[in-house]
Amino acid sequence: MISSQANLFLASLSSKNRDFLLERSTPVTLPLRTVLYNAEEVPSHAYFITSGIASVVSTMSSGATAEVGIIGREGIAGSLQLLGPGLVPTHCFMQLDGTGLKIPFSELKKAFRSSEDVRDRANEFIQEQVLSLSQLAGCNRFHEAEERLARWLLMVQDRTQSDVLNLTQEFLAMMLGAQRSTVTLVAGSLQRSGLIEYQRGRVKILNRENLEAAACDCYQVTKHLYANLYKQSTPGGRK
Amino acid sequence: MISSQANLFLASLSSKNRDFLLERSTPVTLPLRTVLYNAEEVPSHAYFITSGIASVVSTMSSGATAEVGIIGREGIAGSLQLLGPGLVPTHCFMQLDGTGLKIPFSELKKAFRSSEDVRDRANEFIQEQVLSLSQLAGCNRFHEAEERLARWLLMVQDRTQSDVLNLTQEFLAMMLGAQRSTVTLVAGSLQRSGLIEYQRGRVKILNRENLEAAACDCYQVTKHLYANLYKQSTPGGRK
DNA sequence: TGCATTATGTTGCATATCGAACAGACGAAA
DNA sequence: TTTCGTCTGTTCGATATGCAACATAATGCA
Repeated sequence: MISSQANLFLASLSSKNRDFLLERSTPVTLPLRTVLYNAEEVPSHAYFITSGIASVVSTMSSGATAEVGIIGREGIAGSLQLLGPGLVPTHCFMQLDGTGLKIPFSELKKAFRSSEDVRDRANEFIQEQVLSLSQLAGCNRFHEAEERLARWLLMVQDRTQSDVLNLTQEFLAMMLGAQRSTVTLVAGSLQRSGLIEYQRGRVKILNRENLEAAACDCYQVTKHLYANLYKQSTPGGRK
Repeated sequence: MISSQANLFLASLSSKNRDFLLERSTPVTLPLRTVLYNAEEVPSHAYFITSGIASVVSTMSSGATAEVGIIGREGIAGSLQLLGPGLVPTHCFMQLDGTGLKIPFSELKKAFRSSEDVRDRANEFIQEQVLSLSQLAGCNRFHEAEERLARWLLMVQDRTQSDVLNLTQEFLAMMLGAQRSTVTLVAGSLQRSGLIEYQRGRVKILNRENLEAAACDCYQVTKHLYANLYKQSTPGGRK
């Protein structure tokens, strides 16, 4: 049984609205690589993530990929589609396995349209995604692989609270939009500096403080956006 | 006098809602470099662009800049701030001078909150911005300066209908997130191929078709997003 | 235990772009 | 016309990363 507080978006709603959505949702496990939506498709379901992490990924025609969004238990996979009929050019899948609540997209959309509370909170989440993306778009352009890797690990850790992450270098390369050999290089550098430790698909963060110093400023920017999410709402749904 | 149809967002609204917003708006000229909003500030006004182009720009702590959004007469500068209390990390200014309608941000927000029509259309515009950004974030990472320059010129031309653009290489460098000398290189290449022609702050597009071929696929993706904007609404405000 | 699979290490060359500097060219203002 | 500021051309070394190939090491399955 998943707590109704496990997803921060749901937790930020009034109990009435939360119950409305919960009644229409089904708890699901979300194993690694589960696809939450595909590019250019109207999703059948949206997902309230309750554990694990989903990645929103942009794929170029060359096949190169880069992460452009990250969703943990604070959010909803499939929220961008609420805004309009535009076809989303990204896809979204589980990057670290976890759990969630699955709701028919049409039901979520109905709530989004009819409830101001649902809409306000969903818009807040969408805004956080968009503003982070604005920052990360620049980050992808200017910052070096090592800084980006550090930033990325920190962002993931913030959303899992775990200091051990199951991630291969191959996978990290896809997230960072880099070659796998580049990841080997920069991850090796971080390891030699004692900031992380890794082995075959397992990364452990050893020194968070120094890792933050090794990351680009984009980490701080997105961290604040993340930290302030739902802050104005009434936690626990007291409203 | 600016036609009420000059801004496509306003044109997509019902006449009642359009009038509501027009009554609260002031026509303004928007000279080159006019700042429409700053980073981390709640804007005092939003702007419905009626001519010219605004750029949404991300600035890194190093001072490096890259464009992460572009707004022509289809849109609203200051729409992201409607979604929530998050502090927008980008700033926005006129990249080609033009005109617009200036409205107190609080008035626009009021309409956004109270009118479903306003909200739906604004959300559509926001979605177009976000989905384009998702694509361009990857573009910034993977595509070379020449492709990006071609894409960028095309995107600007789509929003101005003019084949002569007043832009210096220095400025293009800021938009593309590149060195000015790199822009000289790739612009020279495009000129030698007969796709563009330029001289001291003036770029002329000579061969649109071949320029599209020189641009990365991101152009097509964002073009479709742009072309389909407000398509489902009732143009002219018949609704 | 052995074997296949997968993850990581490493190397080497190619290259786009950076970063900085300087020179020339154009145009507006005096 | 002269001057000055701005825009553009060009060079050149430095470098992060791409791209490809192969070697090694760890894991899990048969």
